[in-house]
Amino acid sequence: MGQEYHQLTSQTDPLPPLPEAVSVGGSAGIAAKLRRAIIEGTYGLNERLPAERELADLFKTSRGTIREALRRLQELGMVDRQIGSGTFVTYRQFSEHTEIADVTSPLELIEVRLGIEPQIVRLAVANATAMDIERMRKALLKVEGASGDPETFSKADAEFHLAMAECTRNRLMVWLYQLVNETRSHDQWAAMKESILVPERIAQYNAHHRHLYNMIAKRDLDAALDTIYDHLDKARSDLVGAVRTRPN
Amino acid sequence: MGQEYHQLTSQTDPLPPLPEAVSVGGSAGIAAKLRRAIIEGTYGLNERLPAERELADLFKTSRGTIREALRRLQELGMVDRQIGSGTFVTYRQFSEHTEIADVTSPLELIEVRLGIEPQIVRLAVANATAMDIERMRKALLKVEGASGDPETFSKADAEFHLAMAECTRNRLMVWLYQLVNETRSHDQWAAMKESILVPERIAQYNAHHRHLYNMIAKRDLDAALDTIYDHLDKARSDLVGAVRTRPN
DNA sequence: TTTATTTGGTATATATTTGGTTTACACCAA
DNA sequence: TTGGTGTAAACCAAATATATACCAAATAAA
Repeated sequence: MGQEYHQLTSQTDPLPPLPEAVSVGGSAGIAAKLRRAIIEGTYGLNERLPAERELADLFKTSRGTIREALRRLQELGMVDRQIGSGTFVTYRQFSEHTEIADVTSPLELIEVRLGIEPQIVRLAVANATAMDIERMRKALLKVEGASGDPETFSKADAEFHLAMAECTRNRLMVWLYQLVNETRSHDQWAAMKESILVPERIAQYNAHHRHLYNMIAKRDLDAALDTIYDHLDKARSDLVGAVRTRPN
Repeated sequence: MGQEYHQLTSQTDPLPPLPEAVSVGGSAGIAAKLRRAIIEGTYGLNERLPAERELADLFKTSRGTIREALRRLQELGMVDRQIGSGTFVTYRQFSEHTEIADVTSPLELIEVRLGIEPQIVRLAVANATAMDIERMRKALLKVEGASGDPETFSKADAEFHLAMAECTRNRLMVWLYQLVNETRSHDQWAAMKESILVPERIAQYNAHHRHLYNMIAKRDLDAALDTIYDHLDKARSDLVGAVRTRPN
């Protein structure tokens, strides 16, 4: 902000008052350097910056100046600050999978899962080993034990379905399903989790999970397929219901 | 005039004191180090990390700090902890796509396509726009014109199926199918192409393609589904036949 | 089997760190 | 003058770190 004044005034003045001093030495210059360090990856996402008092020593300046610089970074949305904890980077550098995950809607995700998961069930019934079944059982117990919190349930749910994918003994299928699972953890879906994953629905999902496990262990293909279709149809209808309540 | 100041002030400060304090202490820093060790493979999947009390000694810190760091890793889904047993890595490292493609057998590929493509057909019949149909028609003509050489036919065939995927209007589906398609261009499949893609089979595949296009354009879901299943079943049986000629 | 050891889980009290705030002072340019 | 900026010091409240002790589950040894 102060820089603009200098530039304007310097046009009327033949002898420039050397605005560098403001830029390189002041809080604006320090903010620029920190911003650059963040963009270049010196401080990655969710990493903590040195404490204000440390930065003051490093930059050979006062704590007030550092605070002014950090205030600008905060206004830019690049850092988040917490009392007693520190200053953390919120600036996100693009990675490969985040792009597609960010533009994928929960409904698109369900549509894809409706294609993949029934096939996973078919292959799982055909190919699952005793060890695969055991892994699936452990994942089942875990997801049933995580019924309280939507966040932990969502993660345990993803693990259960991944354990099912591993029953296919098809590495490409497992790899693909991992990619599908990754999109679950992103913003659009995360924002809806709280409203969708009420205890009643979690209980219903878990009933599906248990039945799915039993039918795969019993190699009952038809029953397992019915269950996975019920599971995903219910997830989709729950999603559509949630969307309808909040039309954009 | 003023531009010179602009360049000087805003660009000639690539000399930051570089706050070398990247290695921030505290549970956040320890969590970052452990996370890196897991990603780099120091602790592989299902391996056990040192006990909390050992880690406390290693990092010259208290057990509470170690527990806080492990709690973060657990929230990230990278480790699982069991009382009396230890802390185990659950993080599965993503193999590069090329690696997956190299270990994926053509049969595994067909199995995956048998899950995805029928769903693509369903969504395509429901969502394809006139422009999508037109793109599909062009891809159809192209693949029909490339019936001579197995190599060019294989590429045009992939393009046709991708055009069909784009009819779904589901970006995640298109993205996934692109990944699936890329595995087709790798060694195991490439070696078999010559023996499988004889003119007779190419003609049969193209008959499927044309019928598939017509049924999607007519929005005849059942007929389109029958065709895609015929298509993939035939591809699988052709593949199994080829495999049987070279049993190892 | 029984017993002992190891391991993660929990609780508590205290000390340290960290961002937030206030105050006072000095400098500089409009 | 007036307003903006930097320096310095002190203090507050929240979060974290430290240090202990004990519990419960899993495992290993007897």
